[in-house]
Amino acid sequence: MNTAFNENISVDCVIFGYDLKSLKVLLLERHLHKAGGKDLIFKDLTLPGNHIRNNEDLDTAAQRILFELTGLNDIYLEQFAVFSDPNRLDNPKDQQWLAAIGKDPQTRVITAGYFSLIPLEKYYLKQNGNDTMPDWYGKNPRWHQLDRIANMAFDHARILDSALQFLREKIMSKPVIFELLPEKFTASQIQNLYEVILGKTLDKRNFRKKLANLEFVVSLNEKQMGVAHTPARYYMFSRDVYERKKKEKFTLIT
Amino acid sequence: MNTAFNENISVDCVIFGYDLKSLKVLLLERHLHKAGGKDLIFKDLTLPGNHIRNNEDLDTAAQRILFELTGLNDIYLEQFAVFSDPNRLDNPKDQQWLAAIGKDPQTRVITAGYFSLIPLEKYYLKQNGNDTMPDWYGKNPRWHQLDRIANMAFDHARILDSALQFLREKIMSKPVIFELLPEKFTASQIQNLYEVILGKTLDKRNFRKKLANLEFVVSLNEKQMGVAHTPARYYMFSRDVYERKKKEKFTLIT
DNA sequence: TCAAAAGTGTTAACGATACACCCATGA
DNA sequence: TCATGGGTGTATCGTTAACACTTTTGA
Repeated sequence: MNTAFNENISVDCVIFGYDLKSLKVLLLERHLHKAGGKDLIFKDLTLPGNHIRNNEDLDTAAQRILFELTGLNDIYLEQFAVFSDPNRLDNPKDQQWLAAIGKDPQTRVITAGYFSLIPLEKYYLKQNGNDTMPDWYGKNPRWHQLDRIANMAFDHARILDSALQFLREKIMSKPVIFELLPEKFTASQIQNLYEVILGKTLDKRNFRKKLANLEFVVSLNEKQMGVAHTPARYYMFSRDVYERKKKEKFTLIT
Repeated sequence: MNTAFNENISVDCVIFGYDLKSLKVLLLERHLHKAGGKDLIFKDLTLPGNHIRNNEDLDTAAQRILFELTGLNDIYLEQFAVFSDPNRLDNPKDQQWLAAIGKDPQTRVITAGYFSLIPLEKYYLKQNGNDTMPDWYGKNPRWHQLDRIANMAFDHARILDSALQFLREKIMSKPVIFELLPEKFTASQIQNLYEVILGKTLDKRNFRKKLANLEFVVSLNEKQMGVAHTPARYYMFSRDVYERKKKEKFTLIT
């Protein structure tokens, strides 16, 4: 056992972010140039991913990749599926690309899909702080709005799809929604987040009634400032209270 | 790409069965004998599993293994987790065994856990029919009652545990419970099945009220015969009706 | 003074829970 | 006639769903 990359196994990360308006996903660019020259043959988008090392488990590999990409390491991260179609890399574009970067296009690769939730504010902070973001080796990582993504590499469109499905189910039973929100958030912000994830609107009064009934969402004595309307009250998620109550039935909507 | 086994990737199947009394799991025996001789060094239990072939995806591999073991191929089967601890095969016993069967004990292997539900009656039928069961290469496949299993190989105890957890969650939201039952079953049989899976008792009247409210559990005009008490009515699951209603909230208990 | 979003309560229907006795059958 | 398990109803309570207007603020 050693630290070499395992050629048969990779992880790909679907990193969701929320900017208090819409749901985003972090993608890299893949460029294929003519050999030796700078002429672009094609350009498309990929999920951040890489092969695992022989001495790390899948979770560790996903954490490493996330850290290398964002500099963050205390982030919600979970495996949601494995993609093992023997033909998943067989597109001509992908075969061409694998050959160009010096891999054997015939090698069988299965990949574990990881999904990760990060509050955008935290990521921006990091990015503008002293330790600047690595550019992921020139691949131009950028947030993309979910409904405006075209042209993805490999089977990454499918992986992204599957992650979104997983997210939709997950928020119905576990309090992961808070991983996408800043520490302090308003009732409208969390409602909007549900709405953009699920693609449907919710009743404001009923939503707030349920919110008020969750002991682990604590309302702060603090309000918005400088907004051109009634300032909204802030709430925060208390993991302590949540763990204490071991609330199995968690749901803000039905 | 070819049909060779991939040395880095395996699947292990947790096959649950229900005999109308208790929950069982199908396990194989692993025997390690002294080289050349017949002296037994140790004997323990494993999940049925094997390496995948380079030209099959994980689902196909799991299906193949299930078929080889039981002769059944229209059975509920689903991946529930991946086990990727780099040290998962590092137990001295397991290392010894790997060496004895001619594998490199250092090779990194991750395994996908599959869980499968089969009604025991179907399996018995098959077993007693004309085409008898393969003995899975002399490994003596047998049903083991869940609370009486000791001494499992590799990390298989953990995999089994994880499968049971998955089953418990799954039956709360998807109609997989019926995969464990014969086509016709009584209200008590399905209630007992819930009880043995969840390890708690349920209220008979409330349970039957909910059962009666599920349109996709249809009551038949047929009753038990030859039992020493009021004969019970039979029910069956209608997948057609279920699909039509796309019942998202499926739960017989809360 | 206007635009924008915050905040708030009631009713009706449904689902969940708790709980105990009589009935039909074969042995 | 007995042992076994089948079958049934009601009352209480909490949850869900539908629905519209007033308030606060900055521009």
